[in-house]
Amino acid sequence: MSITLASWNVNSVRVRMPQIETWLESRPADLLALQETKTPDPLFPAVDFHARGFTSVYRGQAAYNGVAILAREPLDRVEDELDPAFPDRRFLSAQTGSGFHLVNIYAPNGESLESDKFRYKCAWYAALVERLRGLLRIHPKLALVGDFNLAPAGCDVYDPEAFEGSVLTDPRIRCYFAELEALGLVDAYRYQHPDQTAFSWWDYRRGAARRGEGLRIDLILLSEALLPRLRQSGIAEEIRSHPRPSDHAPVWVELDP
DNA sequence: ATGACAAGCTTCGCTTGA
Repeated sequence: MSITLASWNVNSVRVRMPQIETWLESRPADLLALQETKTPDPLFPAVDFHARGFTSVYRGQAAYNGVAILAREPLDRVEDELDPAFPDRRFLSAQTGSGFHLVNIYAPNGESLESDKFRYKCAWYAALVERLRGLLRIHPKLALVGDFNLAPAGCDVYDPEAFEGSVLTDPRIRCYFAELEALGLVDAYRYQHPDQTAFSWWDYRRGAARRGEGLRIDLILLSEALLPRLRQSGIAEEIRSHPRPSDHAPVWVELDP
């Protein structure tokens, strides 16, 4: 039996519970990393996930951000802070029962290149690179998953020219992504589908999804030591056909046990 | 140049997202 690891920016875990349950019926993931839960911890629906066979760890806050990991096996060595300089709930890591370390991130968007939020995004990514450098020494088998708020390359953007000057494609942010790759982390979907145009996010406005105008910003990166276990990868965009979709689709990999 | 959708809080309007 293979292990399914998935990541999904749900844009409010409480609103999206029906879609999450529907998707888990079609693909019973063993590990599911959520982003933008937008839910304070006392209101996280841990009981509902437990009823479906998942233990969960979650670090949320009111209105913004929030990350969680759902797992069918116990999670160990949970860490929830990227760095004391970044207190918002965007980072959660744990040792999984499937023999690898899982790091779940919700990267800052950055708003615009001139914004203080963009400077924050750059500093956050610099801290992430250093944190991963340290984690990989301790946990060579590691998966870094989540909403990266960056499209790695032009083929991950429906109209690269329209996104010139965007915080999602800026060369400085892509440089941080290259630093993650230099640590031996491999974009699983792109590794298996080098020429495929596929997206994981569509703007709610302008009927972007209907027009196929999306970006691939939700990623699963596997370390060199974990990559040999990669069997399949995909993006579950079909789940967005159900009522009240998130603006992101789940991304997933199947790993050998 | 702007807004368009969606969600949550600041709740019948505003902020943020990407």
